[in-house]
Amino acid sequence: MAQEPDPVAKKSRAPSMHDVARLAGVSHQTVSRVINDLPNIREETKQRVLDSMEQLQYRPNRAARALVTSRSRTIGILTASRTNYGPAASIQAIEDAANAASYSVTTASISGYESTAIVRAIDRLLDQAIEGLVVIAPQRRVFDTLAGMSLRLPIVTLQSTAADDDMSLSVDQILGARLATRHLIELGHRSIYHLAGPQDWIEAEARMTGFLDEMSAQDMPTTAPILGDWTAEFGYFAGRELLRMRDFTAIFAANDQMALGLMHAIRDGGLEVPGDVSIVGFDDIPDAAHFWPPLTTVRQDFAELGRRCMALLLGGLESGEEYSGSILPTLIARGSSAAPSTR
Amino acid sequence: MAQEPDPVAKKSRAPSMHDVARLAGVSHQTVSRVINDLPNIREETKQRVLDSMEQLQYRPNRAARALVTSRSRTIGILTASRTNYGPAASIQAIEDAANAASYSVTTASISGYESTAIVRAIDRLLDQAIEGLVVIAPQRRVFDTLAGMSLRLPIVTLQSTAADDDMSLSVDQILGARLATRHLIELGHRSIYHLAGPQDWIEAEARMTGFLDEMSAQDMPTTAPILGDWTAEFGYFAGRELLRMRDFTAIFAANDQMALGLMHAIRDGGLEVPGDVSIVGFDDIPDAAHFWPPLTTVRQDFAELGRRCMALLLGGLESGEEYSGSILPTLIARGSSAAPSTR
DNA sequence: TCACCGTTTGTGAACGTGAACAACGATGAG
DNA sequence: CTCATCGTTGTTCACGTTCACAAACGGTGA
Repeated sequence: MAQEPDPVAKKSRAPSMHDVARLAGVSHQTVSRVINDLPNIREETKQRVLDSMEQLQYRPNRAARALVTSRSRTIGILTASRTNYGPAASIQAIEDAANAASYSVTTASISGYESTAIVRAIDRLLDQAIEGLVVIAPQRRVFDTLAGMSLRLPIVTLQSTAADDDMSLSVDQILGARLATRHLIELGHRSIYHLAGPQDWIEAEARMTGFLDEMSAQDMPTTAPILGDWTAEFGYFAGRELLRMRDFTAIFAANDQMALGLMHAIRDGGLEVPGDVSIVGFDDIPDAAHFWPPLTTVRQDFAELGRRCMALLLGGLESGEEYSGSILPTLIARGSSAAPSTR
Repeated sequence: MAQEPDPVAKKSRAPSMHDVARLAGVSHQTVSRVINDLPNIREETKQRVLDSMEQLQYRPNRAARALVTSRSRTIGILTASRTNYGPAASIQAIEDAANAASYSVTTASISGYESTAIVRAIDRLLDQAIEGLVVIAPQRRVFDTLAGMSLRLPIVTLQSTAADDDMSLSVDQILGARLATRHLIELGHRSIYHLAGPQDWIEAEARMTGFLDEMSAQDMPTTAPILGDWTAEFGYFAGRELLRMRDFTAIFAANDQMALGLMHAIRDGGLEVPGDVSIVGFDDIPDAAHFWPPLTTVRQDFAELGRRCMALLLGGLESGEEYSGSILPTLIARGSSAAPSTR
C-alpha cells in the first residue's frame, strides 16, 4: 500500500561494503576482513564495523563475491519426480546438510521423457555454476548423458549401484530386495511375483536383481518381473491383470505406491491380503503403516542418505576417504504379509 | 602483453566473453549483444560469434551478470514440510514455470518449530538476493514474521486466504471444505466431526472455517474440531480416541493422510468404512484413489496453482491486474463415504 | 564534395567483493 | 638512535558482464 519507506533514501540500491566502511570510518577491506572473520583486527574496530553493518542492514552481495572468488557455493540436485516421498525426503536432507555448510541448493527436475529434457535440466544447473552435483533416483539414460558430458565437477549419485567411476552412495537396494524376498520365502511362499519399477531406473534394476538373486539362492522358480512405473495406478492395473492367473501367493512390489495399488486390485478381485496373497513393498513411506492392511516393507533412511551425500560432496577435494558409502536398509514386517493359507 | 596463446592452456579458468570475442575477431560488447539478442548486428558477425561460443563451450557468467544488472533472476520458495505431496507438487509447478521464464528457484524449508527457524530460513533466501518470494502452506507465524520484516520484494502466498496486503493466490480452501461437508450432509449424516490441521496453519484454519460455515448454514449441530498435525499417525490416534464415544457417523479430515489414519483406526476398532463411518479427506493425493476404501476427497490442482503463482509474481511490477486469484477445488466422491446405515 | 543519417561496431566505465601488496605506528633489540 | 618486526589498516587491481556513449562505415540528398 503506502510505498514510502523513508522520505530521504531515494537510493534504492542496497548498501554495499563501501557504505558500511564509510559509516564505520574504515576502508572496505577492513569490512571484508570482519565479514570473513580474518585475524588481526582490533576488537574495537571490529565492533564498530559490526555496528555499522547492523545499522545499515547490510547483506554481502553474493554475486560480487562469486565473481571474484569464482566459487558459487551452490550445489545442484538433478532429480526426476520430486513429488514422490523418497526423492523429496532426500532433497530435504541434502538441503539441510548443505545449509549447515553454508552452501545453497538448486534443483532441476527432468520434465518429460525425451532425452533432450535431461540435457536441458543439466544445462540449467550448469548455468548456475554449481560446484557439485547430486543425482537422485537416476535413470540409466541420465547416467549415460552425464557420463557423455564429462563434467569437471564432483558428482554424487544417490540410490544407484552402478558406481563406475563417479562417487556413489546408496542404500543397498539389492540387499533390501533380498530381505523382502527372503521374508516371503521364510513365511513359506513358493510362488512369488515381482512388480518392478521402470526398466530404465537403476534403482528398479537393483531391486529386481536383489529379488532374482535371492530367489535363485534359495532354489526357487522365478517368473519374469513385471515392469511398472512406480504409481499406485499401475499397481492396480497390474494386480487386476495378475489375478487372471492365480498362480502366486505373494508379490514383492518395488515401491510402496505400487504395493498399495496391488492390494486395492486384490481386494477388488475378491481376495484378501494377506490371507490369499501376501504383499511386500519398498521405501516405508510414512503412510505405509496405515495402509490396509499395514504394509510390510523395506525402510530406507533418506535423511541419513542426504547427510552422507553432502559429506561426500564436501569432502570431494580431499578424495579417497570413505569413498564407498552404503546404508543398510531394514525390513519392517507389518500386516500385509503372512504365511500362505493354501498350503 | 606477452601473452602467448599457448597451446597447452593450463588456465583452468572458464572461457569468458573476451575469449569468445578474441576468437571471433570482435569486441566483447558485440558478443554481449549476440547473447542478449539485441538488434543491429550483421547476420554474418552474429554467426561468427555463435560459432566461437560453441567452439569454446562458452557459458555466460551468471555472477558477473547479476552484479552489473543487480538482478539475480532467482525466486525463493519458503516452505514447511516439503515431503508432503501438496507442497512438493506446488514447488514442482513453480519451478517449471520459473524455468520457462528463465528464472531459477531456491527453496528454504523451515526446520524445527522455534520462530528463529523461520527467520533463518528467510535470511537464507535473502542472502541469495531473490527477486520474489513464494510462501507455500504458510503458518500464521511465518506470515507474521514476514510482515514484520517489511521486505521490499513481491511476495505471493499460496494456499492462504488471509490476503491482507500481499499478493495471494489460493485454491479456495473454504469452498473445498464446504463441498466436503455438504457432501456428507447430503448423504444424510447429522453428526459430523472435523479432524483439522494444526492450529497455526492458515490453510487448516480455512478448512475449519469452511466446515463450520457449512454446518451452521444447514442448521447442523457442530462439535469442536480436533486439531491434528497432518500425519496419518495422528489420524490413527485421533480415530482411536474418537471411537470411545461413538456419537458420529462421519468425519471430515483436513487432509488425506489423516483420513488414512482415521480409516485405519476405525477398522482396528471393528467398524467399517463407509458402513459405520463415512470419511472424507482433502487434497486428492495420487494414492487416495487406492486407499481402502478409495477415499472421497477434495481435489486441488497444484500444478495450476504453481503456474498462476509465477504469472502473478512475474507480473508483479505491472501490478493491479488479475490480482485476486482463486482456483476452484472439486469434490471427488469415492468409496469412503456413503449414507449412514444407522438411521 | 559535404553534411547528414542509420546501422554496425568498439571503448571505457561501472557493479561489489577478495587478494596481493604497501603503509603505518608501536615495540623491542642492538 | 636506528633498524627490523609485528599487528593493524589502507590502496589498488581483477573478476566478467552490461550500459552509455563514441566511432567507423556506407548511403543519400543538396
